[in-house]
Order: sequence, then C-alpha cells, then structure tokens
Amino acid sequence: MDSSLDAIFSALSDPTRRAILGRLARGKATVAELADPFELSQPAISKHLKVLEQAGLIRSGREATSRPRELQPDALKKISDWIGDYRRFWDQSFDRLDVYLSKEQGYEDDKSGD
Amino acid sequence: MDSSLDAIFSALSDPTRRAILGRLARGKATVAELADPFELSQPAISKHLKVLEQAGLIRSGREATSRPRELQPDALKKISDWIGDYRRFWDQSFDRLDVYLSKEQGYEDDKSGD
DNA sequence: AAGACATATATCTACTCGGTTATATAGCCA
DNA sequence: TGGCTATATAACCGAGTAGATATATGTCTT
Repeated sequence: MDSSLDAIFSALSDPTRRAILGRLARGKATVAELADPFELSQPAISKHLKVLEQAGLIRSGREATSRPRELQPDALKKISDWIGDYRRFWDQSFDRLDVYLSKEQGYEDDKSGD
Repeated sequence: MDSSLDAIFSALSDPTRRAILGRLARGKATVAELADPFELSQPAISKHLKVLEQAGLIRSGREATSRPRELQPDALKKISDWIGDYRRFWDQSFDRLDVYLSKEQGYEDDKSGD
C-alpha cells in the first residue's frame, strides 16, 4: 500500500474508482457486486480495485471463495488534511480564531475578544 | 476550464503541481517565479500550469509581459465537498458507522496465520 | 480428487502523460 | 521598427494506464 498523496489523488481521478468507493461507503462488497453496475470486464474491475488498495483507500478480506473489499478511511483523511491547508481560501469563517481553537473540544474561546 | 472531479483529482496527483499550488497559496506569481524552485524546463512548467488552469485550480492574469497566476479555490472546495461525504468514516465525532463496519472479521489487519 | 466458482494475473493494444528542444507569440523600450 | 523579455505552442519520445481476452489460482462442494 502506497498511501502517498500522488497515489491517492491519482486513484481518485477515475470516475469508476470513485463510484466503487461510493458503493463501499454503504458497506463491504465482493468483486462481483462491485463490478455489477459497470459495463466493464471483471479483470478491469480487479485492476481498479488493485489501484485503490495500493493507494490505501480500500482493503481486501477473505470469506470463503470471495475477497470482499471495504473502505479504509486513512487515505481519504490524508488528502482531506492536505486540502485543509487551503480551506481558508474559500471558507471565510476558517480565518476566525475561534475556529482554530475549537479543533479540540474544551479549548473554546479562551481569548476571543474582538 | 473543466472543473470536473476527474480533472481536479488528476491535476492534484502530480507533486510538482501541488508544489505550485503551495507557492500560489502565498500569493500570485509569474511563470518564472513558479518555475524557479524546479529543475524543469519552462515549457514543462507552462504545461503544468495549463493542467491546473483547465482543472479550475488556478487562473491567469495579465501584467505587462507577464501572465501571473493565482489560486482559484472553487475547484479545491469542490473536492473538499466530495471528501466530506466520507468524513464520517474517519471522524469519530461525526458518527459511529466506522466502528460498526470494522467489527466484521476476516480483514487483513489481523495477520495471525490460520 | 474433480468440478464449479470467485477472483487474480498475463499479455496485448491504443492512448495519455511528463518531459525534452525548437520555435512562435505578445508586450515593452530604444 | 527591431530587439529584448516572458510565456506559449509544436513535435517528439519513453513510460505508464485502461481496456480487452485468455488463462491461472485458490477455495468450497461433492
């Protein structure tokens, strides 16, 4: 599993792979279940799953003859954190001190006196 | 400008382009300024800038002979919103679905041989 | 052990991508 | 106007990608 930003962003740039993640957000699924909505061959789906797994976005299990996939949120959190550095560019309220401080509960409004 | 998730994620998958965005987060810059930190040719940088612009991540201005670039946060907000749909999977305080999902067995985080 | 089933891997092809060098375009100044 | 500067575009190359079909692997069932 790579889990670098390169691999994660690259994996997410494909609509099929994002759709697969969307399906997995509703619970784990077998390869056959994941392939069903698409007009792609089974090997094509397996390839997409490999890309997602190497990016750290999903992981594989084993249940009898099937290898169900499930979401692994760490990679998504990683890019969410990266984007967070730019949040101030579109979110006006981000610049406010109280927003910084409320990252941890209980730290709220220690010195907000403007 | 495309601005689709495909184009945005794809643009962000390259470390040079992310570094360019990082530089632009500190203010607008000319192509020459953006190229300076890299050991790449000027045309290579121009290509990267074109990719970023077509994804809607930056935009070009005009000042005398230079074409300064600046951040355009809309595209970043777009993918931030997309990721937001998955926030519950890593943010405990968002809800508890992640706990429910990881209760199932058969996944490879437990690598004790059978 | 053999067959069936779910999935992975191998191989091939067309296309995209990131880089290069060479050249073109556009604005400023003497 | 001609030349300088900043940047864009064109043409090309090697590496990687997404798809296909064909085949292999691994597990359950009988």
